[in-house]
Amino acid sequence: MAELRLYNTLARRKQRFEPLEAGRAGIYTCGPTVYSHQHLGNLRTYVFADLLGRALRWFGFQVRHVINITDVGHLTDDADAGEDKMELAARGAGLSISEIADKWTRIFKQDLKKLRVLEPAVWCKATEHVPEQVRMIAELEEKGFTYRAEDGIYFDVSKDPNYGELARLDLETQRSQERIASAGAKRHPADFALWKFSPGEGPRRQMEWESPWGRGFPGWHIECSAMSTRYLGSSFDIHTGGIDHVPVHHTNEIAQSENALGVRPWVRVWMHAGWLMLDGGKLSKSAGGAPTLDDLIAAGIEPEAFRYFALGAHYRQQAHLTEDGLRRAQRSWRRLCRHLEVWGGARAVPGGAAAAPRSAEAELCRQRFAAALADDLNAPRALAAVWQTVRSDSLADAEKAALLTDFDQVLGLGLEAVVGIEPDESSSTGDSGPVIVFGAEVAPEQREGIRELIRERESARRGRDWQRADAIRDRLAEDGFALEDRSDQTVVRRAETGRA
RNA sequence: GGCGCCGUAGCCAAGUGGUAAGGCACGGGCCUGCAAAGCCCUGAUCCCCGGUUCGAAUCCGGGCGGCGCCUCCA
Repeated sequence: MAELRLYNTLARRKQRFEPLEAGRAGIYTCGPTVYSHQHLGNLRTYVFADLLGRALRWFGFQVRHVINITDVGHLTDDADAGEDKMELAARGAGLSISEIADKWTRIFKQDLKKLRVLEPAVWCKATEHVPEQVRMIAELEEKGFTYRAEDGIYFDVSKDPNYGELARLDLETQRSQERIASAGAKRHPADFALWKFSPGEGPRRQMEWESPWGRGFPGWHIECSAMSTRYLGSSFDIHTGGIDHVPVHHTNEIAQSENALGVRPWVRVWMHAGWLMLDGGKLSKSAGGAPTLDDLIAAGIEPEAFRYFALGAHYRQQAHLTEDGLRRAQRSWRRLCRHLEVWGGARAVPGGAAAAPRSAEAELCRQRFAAALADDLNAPRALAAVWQTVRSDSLADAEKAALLTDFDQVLGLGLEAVVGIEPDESSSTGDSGPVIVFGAEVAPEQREGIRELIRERESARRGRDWQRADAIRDRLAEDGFALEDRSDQTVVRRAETGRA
């Protein structure tokens, strides 16, 4: 098996993955702030994290994946000023903060499910871990890394000689620029809030807690430090997130954690997904128009097709979301499904694919796939290996089916799950053969009607009444179903939508 | 202003020193009653210029072009 190498942002190069504990991998993924919909750019990042988890499992690691939900407190401005996004969203919708959080958390999880992102071992919410956060802040205070300002408790970056290592920050430059920017309560522009005091005046916050420093709420970064520690220990293997988190969020997480916990490195491997661009511009919530998964579904693009699209570019690359690109991904993905559908029968062959000895060619295919994955999760290359498997001359169909099913453990494209094969049990003679419906479900009564039409057409074809046969085919096409006459049966599937 | 990324066939996209993976589209063919699906065949010397090297898409320098970060963001 190939040696797994991962690109570590900390080292700025690929490194062999060596877990703290042999055979096990702990992953922490920065989750969303649940004040609105997650757009496709956000989702790409979770597809990446899922690819990582699946790949590690495929390589034999026992994976413990933790994803957090930020349901409180961070501000619209990283100068630790501005408004709280959750409070803002709640007020705008006329709901309580927990209602807002619940709503968007639910939708987020549904999206992940549609994208076949595996359920993590732990989902953790910031609001349910305030004591842990307070404890960590107290630890930092005790060790002298904090100071009290007018509006909160801050982390003093000057106390940490390693501050900014992840992002290669130059604190001097930041300070010099500070003269231009607004000063604020912080001693250094990179200092960040650990605990913010509730404002003495104005509307009272919905979410606030008592603490040794008075009533208030935790800073944004501390939650990830506190929760990852609770669920993965004081040091763990891999931390993932979007590329944007490098200079601020992750940099601050490291500063807090390493100094509070006294470990270094706190996290061994930092992995970051690149941006997904739209029309040459970044997808951004504030700008609006950032498409969601439901937008795609409404446009006839399956979530799995988006997943295929996401896997089509390396996770660290900036990718561009276009209608054409999505349609192309959709076609490719559907073809893979179709291949497996056709080969599916081969697995029923006596002995089965699992029992069959693996040919040298099959072994080569698997090695190509493994090598691609092992090289920093090179999914585009892995997909190339998939297609080389599909087009192979020497592999038996059963072998291909077995290989693709295996590969799909990592790709998560649901290659076989989307296919439903229904024998036409109502036909006593079995003349019309099985009816296969591709993709979305079809109402039972409609299903029977389709079977009836196919039987009718079959007898027309036997009588060489092509006109009638074609008329039936046209009629089904109008209803959105496409026919395929195979040698032994007629297959019906939902016609592909859009241009595909 | 500072930092960084990218520029590979019509499109998307791997490859980062040894003579260019893969997908989609196009064209041709096979199969089919006709279709559909499937199968086969077909295409690039890697933005430009210079350098290093036996050898570069891959390293270095200089251009041109596109984009991102430096404020919240996945």
